[in-house]
Amino acid sequence: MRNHGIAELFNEIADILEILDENPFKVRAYRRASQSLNGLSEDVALLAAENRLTDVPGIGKELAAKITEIINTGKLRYYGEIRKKVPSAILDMMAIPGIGPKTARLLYYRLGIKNVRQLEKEAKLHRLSGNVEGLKEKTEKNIIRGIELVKKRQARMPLKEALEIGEELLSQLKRRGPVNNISLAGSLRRMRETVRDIDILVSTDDPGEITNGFLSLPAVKDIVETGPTKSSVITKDGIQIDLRIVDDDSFGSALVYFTGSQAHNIHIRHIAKQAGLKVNEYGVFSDETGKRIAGRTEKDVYKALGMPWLPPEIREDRGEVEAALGGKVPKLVEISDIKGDFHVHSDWSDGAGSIEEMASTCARLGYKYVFITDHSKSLKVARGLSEADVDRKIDYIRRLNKKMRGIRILAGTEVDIMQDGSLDYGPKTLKKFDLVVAAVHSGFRQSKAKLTERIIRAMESGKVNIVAHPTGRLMGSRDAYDLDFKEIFRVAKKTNTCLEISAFYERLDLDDVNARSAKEFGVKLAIGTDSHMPEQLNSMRFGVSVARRAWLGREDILNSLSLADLLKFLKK
DNA sequence: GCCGTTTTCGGCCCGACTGTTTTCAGTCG
Repeated sequence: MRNHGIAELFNEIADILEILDENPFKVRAYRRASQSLNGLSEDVALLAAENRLTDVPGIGKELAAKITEIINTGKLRYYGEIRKKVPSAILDMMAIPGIGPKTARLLYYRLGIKNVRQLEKEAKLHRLSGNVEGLKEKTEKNIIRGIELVKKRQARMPLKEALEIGEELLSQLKRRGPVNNISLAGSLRRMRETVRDIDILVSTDDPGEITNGFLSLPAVKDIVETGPTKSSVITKDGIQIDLRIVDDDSFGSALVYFTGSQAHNIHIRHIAKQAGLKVNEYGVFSDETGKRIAGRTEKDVYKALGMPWLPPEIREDRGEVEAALGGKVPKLVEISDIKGDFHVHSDWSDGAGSIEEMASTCARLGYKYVFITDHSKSLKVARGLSEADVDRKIDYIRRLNKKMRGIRILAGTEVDIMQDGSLDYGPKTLKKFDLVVAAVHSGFRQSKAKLTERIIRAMESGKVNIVAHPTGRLMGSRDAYDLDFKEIFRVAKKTNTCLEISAFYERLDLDDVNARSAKEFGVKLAIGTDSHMPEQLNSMRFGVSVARRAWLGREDILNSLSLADLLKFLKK
């Protein structure tokens, strides 16, 4: 899939055009196209081959031609031309927070700064200030801080970590002042798989007290900016927290604005404009009278624009605005729809909890069933079960069920898909399980064709119910391996095999884009937590958030079936 | 560079905070 690479290139072109002081709307056109490509579930090469590139929002004739050139030749002449005009140092300096194109140019051309290291040195020696207009001591300090931030900037946080920090901050803030409404916002509220910073929105009668409370939170290390309605801090862990304060009448519109995404905001503001309305964080206003006609709740705001309320998870400008205007917003799956977990390990293999502990935790979560899917024999590092172990374990589970109340334990396996695409247990053994989850745990570096073939062979065996974490990625440590998704989805549909959405926080695999594409092929998704201890069973919500971001409803999710319907499904 | 039941040309979301300014440009989200 080249979408991501081309998206990055377009984004860099936007940076370069900014430095060249090009038309800002042209810059935005490139950024918008970049975002659009990132959210695309189809390979651009395929779209190009079918002449459908201009169907993608934000891609017109010019950009379609550029994408085609990249696909055909592997490069882009236009990029080569403009890239030559901009020294690398300027692009590097622009990556520092607080330094934009204007400042970077000033530093390079007027002050002769040739790299970031020199910039830091000169700033610390106060040799930047006083030499040109508009650059004094404060700016030097900001540059030094910006460089520090870049040096220790963490990769984007996993959603799970950000959500835990965010929810803790909310409860602390509530204790520090008179909060009327409070919510997380930004990409965290949209449940993106990783998050750069944490956004919090508050409505209050006493903004000063809330601001002071915020700035004096124990986690705060550095105040980036603070004003009557907006403050930003950096925590001791180097995470940026943004707080925005409005009054109650604006809480809904501020929440829409602050939740974004930016592309979503631009789109709905455009819709508003056509209707003679203006949308900002304070409300929806009539152009004619200047009067506020909505703002208190999100629902009011969307209603004023002729739309139903939209779940935050799909506010990415990937068709949700059009769907809303057409009255076709999908009913998304909810955590309460989930009746069980398909992917749970026990201490029979590499889990830390006993089958009883895992099952009773599932019962407490309100589940009706749980599949214990320990590893298969070849995965020695995970103490995979031999055929003899399998018999003992299944027998043990059958007996355990007589004691358990309210939940049914089923015997499954996470069987290895071997390097040649065969399965780690023979058909006779596999037949003994209530459910077979299959996964790749070795040979990640094989070619795209080979990996695709392995998974397809596993699905075509007729023994596999679910393919677990299909792309093998571990966020922050291992990239997804490339697969021919179209072929995988086609065969999954044909063989009635489900694909997993792993709720495990480092995996979230399939991701939102691929899961949405799978649905379009008619494939059912199964959400599994891949839990290795009881506490991890809680992470189902992250799998559900991926499903929601993929526009999936309960009918698309295997775990929303009742036990009886599920058993019927598995028999087929 | 994109886009169009106002338009194929002339628009393009909107506002907060900072620093260095006597009224605003730059940056960010």
